[in-house]
Amino acid sequence: MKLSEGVEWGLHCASVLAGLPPGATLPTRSLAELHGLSETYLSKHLQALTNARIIESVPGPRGGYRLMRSPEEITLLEIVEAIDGREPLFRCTEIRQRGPLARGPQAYRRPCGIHVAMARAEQAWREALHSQTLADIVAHYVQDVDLQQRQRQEQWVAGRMRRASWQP
Amino acid sequence: MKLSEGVEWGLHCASVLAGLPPGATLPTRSLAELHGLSETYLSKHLQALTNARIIESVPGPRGGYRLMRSPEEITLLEIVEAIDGREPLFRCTEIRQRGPLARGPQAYRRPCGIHVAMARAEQAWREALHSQTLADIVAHYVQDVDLQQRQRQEQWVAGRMRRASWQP
DNA sequence: GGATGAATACTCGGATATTTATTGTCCGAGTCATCCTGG
DNA sequence: CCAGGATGACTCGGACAATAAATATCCGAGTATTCATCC
Repeated sequence: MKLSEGVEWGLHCASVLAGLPPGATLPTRSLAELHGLSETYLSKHLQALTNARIIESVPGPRGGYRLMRSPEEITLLEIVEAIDGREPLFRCTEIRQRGPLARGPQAYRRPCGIHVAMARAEQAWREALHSQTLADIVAHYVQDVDLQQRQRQEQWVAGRMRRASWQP
Repeated sequence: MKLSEGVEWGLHCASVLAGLPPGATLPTRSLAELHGLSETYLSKHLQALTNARIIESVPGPRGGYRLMRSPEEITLLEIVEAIDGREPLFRCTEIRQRGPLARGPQAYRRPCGIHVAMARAEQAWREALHSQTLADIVAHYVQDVDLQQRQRQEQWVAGRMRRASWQP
């Protein structure tokens, strides 16, 4: 089992968008080029983030993507679920209800113990993701990466971003 | 993303094996029949559990599988990792090192912030799985399922299990 | 009758197909900026 | 010189292939049992 590679892409792209001035956008092309990714495939994942109301798209020339909310209000869980889906990691198929000893459905009203145990672990994972926001990622980035490299990226992005014609 | 269906199978089968008398075994055929599963495919997952030293196999007629340790010493994490693999859920492919702004490898000695955040959540998941053992599952089962159904399964299993010819 | 041997039936083990999900690509719909034309 | 409109280029959006992984299956290797035979 593994998470979709698109989760990594989405997280990095969202972090970059978090660094833009308010209202400004960055097109898929630039996001893909910055990270050395396939532009068309990244587009697919950005669509998922758009459908999840995490980023929003501005169509047409001078268009692109931007965050729909402030980085403090976007949790990592949202991004992971938007791209990788909201289905649980562990899916109980109720095999206890199969086989020669199976009873009727009314005998299985209480949840399967294995299902409960796996759901408990999954809940811990989701809570850990929910407790971290894009702002934390950005803060870590600012603290961890040297100033020169940050400025290089800032300039590179500034040269390709599109300023909002109308402020939201 | 989803966990392998075999994880569910392995957990249920391990729970059944936990209820056997010391040294007794149960063959793949019976485990598969009890849960209504494909015998041959279940065999594949039981092999994985065997390679992980969680269960052990007794070959030949009157052979089968049994736990290699007591249920208290077998964590759910072990079973999940044995069947689904030990690779991390989130694999950082270091896309920060790609693209036009990439520096040499020495500039990326500190781990990626996104990688750290995802690993933190994954660690919470693994710890939750590590803190629960097969004994907990069995205890939940005893407390949750009515006596009659438990006795039915006990009898069914007793009629197909093989007692150890030599005690370990 | 007891012991020995080969045959046998049943088990696990790994190598091999099939299906599903993920990854990757393409072309069309929509939109804003630009350019040209006319007043 | 200014306003208006058609043009055009660039963007996102969803439908369409290629690849990788999970699912499912089959046949071979090994072993304790069992039965027949011989002493």
